[in-house]
Amino acid sequence: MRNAELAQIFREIALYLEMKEEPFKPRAYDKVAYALEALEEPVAEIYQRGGVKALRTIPGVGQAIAEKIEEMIRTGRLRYYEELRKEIPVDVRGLTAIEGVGPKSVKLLYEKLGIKKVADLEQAARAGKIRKLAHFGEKMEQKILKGIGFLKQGSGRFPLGAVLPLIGEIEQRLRGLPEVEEVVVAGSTRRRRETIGDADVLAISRRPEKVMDFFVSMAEVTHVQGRGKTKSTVKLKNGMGVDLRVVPKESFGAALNYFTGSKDHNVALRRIAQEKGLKLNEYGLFRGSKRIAGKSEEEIYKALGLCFIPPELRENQGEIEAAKKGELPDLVGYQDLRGDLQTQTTWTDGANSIEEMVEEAKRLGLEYIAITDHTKGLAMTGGSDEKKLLKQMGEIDRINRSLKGITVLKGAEVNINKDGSLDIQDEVLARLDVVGIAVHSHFNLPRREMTERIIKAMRNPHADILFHPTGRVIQRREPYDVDMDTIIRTAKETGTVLEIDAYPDRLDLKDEHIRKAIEAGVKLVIDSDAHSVNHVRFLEFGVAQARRGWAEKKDVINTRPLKEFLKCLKQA
DNA sequence: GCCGTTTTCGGCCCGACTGTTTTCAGTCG
Repeated sequence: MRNAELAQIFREIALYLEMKEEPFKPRAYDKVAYALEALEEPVAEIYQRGGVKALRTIPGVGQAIAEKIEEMIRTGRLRYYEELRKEIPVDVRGLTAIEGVGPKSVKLLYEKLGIKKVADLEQAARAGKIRKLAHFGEKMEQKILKGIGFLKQGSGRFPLGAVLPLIGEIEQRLRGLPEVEEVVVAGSTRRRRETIGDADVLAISRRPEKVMDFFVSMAEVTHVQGRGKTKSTVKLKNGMGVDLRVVPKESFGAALNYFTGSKDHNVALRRIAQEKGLKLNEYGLFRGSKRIAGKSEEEIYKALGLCFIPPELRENQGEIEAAKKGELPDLVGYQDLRGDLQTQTTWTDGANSIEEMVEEAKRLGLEYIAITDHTKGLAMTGGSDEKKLLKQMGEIDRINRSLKGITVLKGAEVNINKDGSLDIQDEVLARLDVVGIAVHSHFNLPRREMTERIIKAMRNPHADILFHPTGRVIQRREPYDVDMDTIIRTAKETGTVLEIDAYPDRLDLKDEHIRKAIEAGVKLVIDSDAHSVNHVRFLEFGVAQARRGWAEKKDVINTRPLKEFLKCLKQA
C-alpha cells in the first residue's frame, strides 16, 4: 500500500472523527496523513525494516497509529476505518471537497436527508431541500451548488509558471492604487511550490475597504466567495482562487509570515511562541497584550530564537530545528547562475537559432551556455546524427570566434536507448564539451529494467549530466518507475551530475530528491531546457526548486566560473 | 491519539468570515 493511499485513509478517519465530535483525535490523524505524504521512503519498507518500532519514528505516529499502519500493510484493510464507514456510510472526502461543506454539515445532511455522495447533494440542492434544514438556508443551498460547479471544473492546482505572471499582474495593479503602501505575493507562490492551489496576496493600507472594492471587482473575477474588511476571497476566470489580506504597517511582518505558511510551519512557530509564554498571530508576536515583534519577519524569527528561514524552506521539514541551531543552509541565490547547460535550437526542435539563444543568455548575465540539441534517436525532432553534430560543432567554433563576454559550449541531449546504450558514437561524444543524457522513449519499463538502463548510461565515461532524471511532466505524465536512491548512488560513484530541469512543466529533480542528492554529495546543475529565447528565464524556477531542496551554491556547479565548471565534469 | 531542555499526564495554533441566528457554530487557511 502506497504512502498516499495510507494518508488518504487517515485523512478520512480524521473527518469521521470530526463528525463524531471527538476532540483532538482528528488533528492527530490529520497530522499523520501529512507526515506520510511528505515521506519519501515507502512506509511498507520502513515496516519491513523495523516493524512497529520503526514506524513510530515517523513524526506523529505513536503506538496506536503504528499498529493501524501495520494492519493495513499486512492485511490491506483497517477494521477501525471500516467500522467508521459503516456507522456513517458517506463519501466524506468528496463531500467535504465542496467549498463551505465540512464534516459537521456532512453528518447533518446524511442524518436529515440521507445524502451520501456529491450527486445526492446536488440533487437535493436543486430540489430546494437544503434550505429547509436547520442551520442551512437559501444562501447555503446556492453556495453548495456553486461549489459543486467549481469542483467539476478541474483539479484545482496550477503550475507555478502559469501563476506567477498572472498574480504578478494583479500585484502590480494593486500597487498602483493610491491607498496601497505595499503589496507582496505570499502563500505557496512565495514558497515557490511547483503547483499552486490558491494565490495569496498581502497589502498594507490604511483604507482596506477601498482596496477590497478594487480587488473584488477586477475584470478576471468571476465569483466573490468572501468579502470582509481585512480579508477577501475570489475566484478568477481560470478557476484559481485568490485571497487578499490587508493589514496595517506595524503587523506586516507577522501577516506576511502567517500568510506565507506553510500551515505546518506556522503551527510549529506558534507552538514555540506558546512555549515561551508568547502568542503569535497575524498581527504580531505578543507578550500579554504587548506587541514585541511584528513589523518584519526577521524580527519575529529572532524573537522566537530562530534564524530567519527563507520562504522556500517553510514546510516544517526540519527547517525550524535547523534554525534553532543556526544550521540552516546558505541557499543558492537567484543571481548565482553563470551558465545554462541545456538549450535546444532550430537545429532540432527549438524555435530560435544558436545566435539568438546565446544573445538572450548573455542579456540575462550568463557567462556560458551549452547548445544541447536532440540526437537521432528522437527522430521527430530531427535529432542530430554524428555528422550533423560535427557540423554544428564547427558552427559553434565560428560563433565563439565572433563573440565577446559569453562562451558557447558544444553539447547534445543524447538519447539513452532502451538497453542503456547511447545513440551517438563515443568518438563524437568525446569531442563535445557537455554531454547530457536523457530518456525519451520506453517510459513504461519495469522499475528494475529502467533503473539498470539509466545506470548503464551514467557509466559511459562521456556522460556528464543526467537530464530531467525522472521524466515527469507535471499534471501530465508520471515520473517513470525508477529507483532514485540507486540513481543518486550511481551519480556519486561515477561523477555524473544530476540536472534540475527548470522548465516549469518539469522541475525535475524535485525537492526531496535534490535534498537526497546533496546529502549523498552529488553535484547538481540547474538548466532552463529552453526551446526558445523566452524560456531561458525559466532558470529562476530551477533555482527556486534547488532552494526548496536545501541546495547551497557549492552544490550547484553552474554557479562556478567556466573553467571551474568544466573541471567538475567527467574527465573522459 | 501524540508528545515532552518546564511534563509519562495534561495539554493540544489562532483568527476572519459567513450564514443563520440573537450569541454562535462551522469552515477555512
